[in-house]
Amino acid sequence: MFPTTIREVAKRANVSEATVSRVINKKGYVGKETLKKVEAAIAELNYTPNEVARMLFKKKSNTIGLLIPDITNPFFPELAKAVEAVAQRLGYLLILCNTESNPETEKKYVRELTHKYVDGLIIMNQNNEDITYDELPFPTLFLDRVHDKRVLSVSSQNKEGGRIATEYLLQTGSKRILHIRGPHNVTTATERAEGYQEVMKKNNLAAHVMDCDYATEAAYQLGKSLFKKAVEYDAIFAGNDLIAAGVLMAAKEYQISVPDELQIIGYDGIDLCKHTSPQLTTIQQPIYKMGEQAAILLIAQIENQLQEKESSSHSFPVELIQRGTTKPLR
Amino acid sequence: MFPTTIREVAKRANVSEATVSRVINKKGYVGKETLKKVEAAIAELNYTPNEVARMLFKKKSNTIGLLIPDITNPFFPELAKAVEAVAQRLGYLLILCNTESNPETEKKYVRELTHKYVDGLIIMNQNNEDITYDELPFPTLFLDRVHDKRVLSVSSQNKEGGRIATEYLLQTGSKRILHIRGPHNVTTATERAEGYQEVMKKNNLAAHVMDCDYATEAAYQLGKSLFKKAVEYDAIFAGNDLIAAGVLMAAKEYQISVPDELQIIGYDGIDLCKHTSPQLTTIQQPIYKMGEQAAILLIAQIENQLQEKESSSHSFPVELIQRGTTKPLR
DNA sequence: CTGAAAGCGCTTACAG
DNA sequence: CTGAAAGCGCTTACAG
Repeated sequence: MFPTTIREVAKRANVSEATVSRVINKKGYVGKETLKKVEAAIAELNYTPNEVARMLFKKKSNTIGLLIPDITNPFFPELAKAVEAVAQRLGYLLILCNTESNPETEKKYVRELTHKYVDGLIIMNQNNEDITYDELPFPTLFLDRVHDKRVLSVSSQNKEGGRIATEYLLQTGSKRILHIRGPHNVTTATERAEGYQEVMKKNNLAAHVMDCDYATEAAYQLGKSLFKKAVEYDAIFAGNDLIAAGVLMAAKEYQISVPDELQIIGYDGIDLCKHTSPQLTTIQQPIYKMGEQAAILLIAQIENQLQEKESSSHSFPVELIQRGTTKPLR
Repeated sequence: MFPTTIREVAKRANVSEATVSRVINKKGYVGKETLKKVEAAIAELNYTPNEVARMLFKKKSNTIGLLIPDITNPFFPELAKAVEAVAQRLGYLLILCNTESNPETEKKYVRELTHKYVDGLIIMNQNNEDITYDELPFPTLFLDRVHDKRVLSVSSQNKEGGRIATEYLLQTGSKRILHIRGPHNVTTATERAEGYQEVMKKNNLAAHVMDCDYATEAAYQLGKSLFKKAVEYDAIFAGNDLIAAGVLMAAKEYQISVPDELQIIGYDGIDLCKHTSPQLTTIQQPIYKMGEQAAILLIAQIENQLQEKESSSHSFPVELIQRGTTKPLR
């Protein structure tokens, strides 16, 4: 039932295990005749090498880990899909670890992965002061978050995204703009808020910021509490699409007309945006490209193919996708 | 940088490696004094055992694999989340493998996982004739799909779900009901279609079935081609929520009034249903419970705690959630 | 070009 | 109660 071992192949081919090893690794000299014998034996026995034994020796696993803060936020699976595609193409197995933003879980996963000799790790999680990622015995890369200039990271221009959204709302006539931002330990949430604040300040308008988790339900509740009284705002820039969708639900419940009385802009550009009604205007991140880039860079780093001088922070541009929750620009 | 080894601990505590091993495994006799010395050494060196070496010896990894056909279909992440929670609680690491329904990828993953000594595997994939899952050297469980009566499986009552949906549409006055079913190699899609057909037949109505992938975009295109001409149907029972959402988008584009002119019922009960407009009526599966049950059963099987007589097929009931895309029952 | 040997870090009979 | 030995399945210097 269990796979055959190198010993059986060696016996069958009448050579030493070392020779078989040379053949399967295509490494070192092997006589032409010997090669044939060994290949035949491998084929007959349908042999494939035991990865665990190889790992133990090489301290490598051909595996990369991906830490996901919340697998039910569609933004992350979309990113994971791209990472997976590249990893697979380049011969790496991807281990997805869903941490639910729980620092304990995260720590546990990192420890487990270390012991399993992952060759690299992509981290999409928010800050966790408990974990010092730079002491890990393998390369790491931060995706959708910049951790430290010296560590690899792939993200998009969040501050710029915040500016674009806010400016658009101003240009379409809104003045009382509320920003519902994501959690404070999420660096991208803070950057988006900075973009918003900068633009409001430049226009001498009062900034209004509220906090919310990246979840539709929380945003829906927040929205209801907001709309229960008179509506004080004529536009909302939401920290991500889930928040935007939740607020939109609440607005509809209170029969606030979107975008006429209230404009809404989301952030990320997940598939959900197309299914709300009206469809969500959003700041689109190049999600798939970011995931691909992350995998490519990490693997290059693992294989030491990264140029010393190659800049470590990769930041993609974002764009506003005008849909139904904002007024068209004229 | 790399973790300490058992040898260093042994040296530090002045005992043999075997003794240290006994301590960390809490197995065999260890003198009280010795125990203390060893524990102190472990603490001082911050030692944790190398999992790979253990794996090699034990041919176990404390890891279970989860094959996901499409990580961007929210149904699967919701399921995965539950599996993960239970696995973690019971001390197993979960490896998520996204196969994109590609048989080659699936095969590759299964081979890799086998070599990495996973202790068990949960399969959410559709049929793949290339892989004979019963020859694997570890327990397997099919989630959201029944493979074979003798193999563990967790699913919900799909045929019954098909019946419930169809009957509801009839009771609310529809007669020309179209069923847009999922792929033919997905057993649950076939079961749902059977439920539909059974009810239509019993009521002497003509069954109309069309095929579609489980994806909004494909359904949207299908919907458009359907609504371009006169609308022949007054209700659509969709194979899953993504199809329902896609069709709904198309219906809105053609200004077909839902549910007055056209009723729509989805299937699964993913979060998306609440965000469409009108909100989607759907057949709700107990997604989280199914995921939990799957993990519990598989791990029980791995640890040989399963009663011989315990039935291997677990099927959960489903229920119709009445929302905006169908008329209320009176 | 090929084999014998040692070792990756652990665990488990087997003695004592 | 504890240690020496062998082995999990592989790979890599080192001889020859």
